Amino acid sequence: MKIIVDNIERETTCGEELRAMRDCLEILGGKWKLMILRYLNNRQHQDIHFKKLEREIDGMSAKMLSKQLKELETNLLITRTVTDDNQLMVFYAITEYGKSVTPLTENLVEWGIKHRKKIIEG
Amino acid sequence: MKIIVDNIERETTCGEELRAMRDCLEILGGKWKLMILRYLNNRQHQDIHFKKLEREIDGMSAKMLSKQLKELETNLLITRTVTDDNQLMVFYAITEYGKSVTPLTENLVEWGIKHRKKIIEG
DNA sequence: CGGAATCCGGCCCGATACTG
DNA sequence: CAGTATCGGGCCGGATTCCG
Repeated sequence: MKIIVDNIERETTCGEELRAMRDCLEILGGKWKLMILRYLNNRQHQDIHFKKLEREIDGMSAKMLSKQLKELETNLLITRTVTDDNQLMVFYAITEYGKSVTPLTENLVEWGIKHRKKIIEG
Repeated sequence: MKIIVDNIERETTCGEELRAMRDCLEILGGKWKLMILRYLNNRQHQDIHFKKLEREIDGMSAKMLSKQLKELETNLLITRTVTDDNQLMVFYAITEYGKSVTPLTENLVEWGIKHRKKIIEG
């Protein structure tokens, strides 16, 4: 929700294309979103709950995890499912729409790898 | 330079693909880089100096402009040319390599536009 | 003109403690 | 277990000032 508001405020100062790019960068950017998305994408058949994510994604605090998950859910990239038989559990999973983001990043990955070589080798 | 060091430090915690994506996000991300790149890309035949950029890109301070330009130059996306006949002037221009970034972003623009519609319309 | 230096508010984000 | 509340350090980034 916040993301959308932020970007609508920007509409006066930049064109549609630039705004769209910034939407993408906000959704993919940040410290953890890509890592979470990759983690969930590689474990579609497993039940992943909050604590499991917190434990297995190196160095991320519960606070940040919660925040990132909320933003990913707002953008329809993951689902949040609460169960409470005996013990409260909340499961997260990547959506079909979320999976559609992955191929989008392949060009970027390719460019990023070449770029690193270019910069390092001069 | 800073960017490269930052990313090399990350190598232990993430794979090559994730690192490449983060390289991209750092290079394209931030508040102003895309706008500067677009501005220079659309004015390849003109002489663009520092003050002109500061004046014409809405709301950006000299400090940020300087910082962004330095990072773009480090990444070989723009050139910096100093002249001093009578009055000091520094001209900036997009490189061929810099131009190669533009098509890279087209998928993102397309996705960003569709995504905005999807989120707003539900 | 093209910056660098300084000051400073704000938010990002980690650590810790607490709630349901 | 799944978060939220609070505190606090650090860095991002704006405003202003100064220098060559």
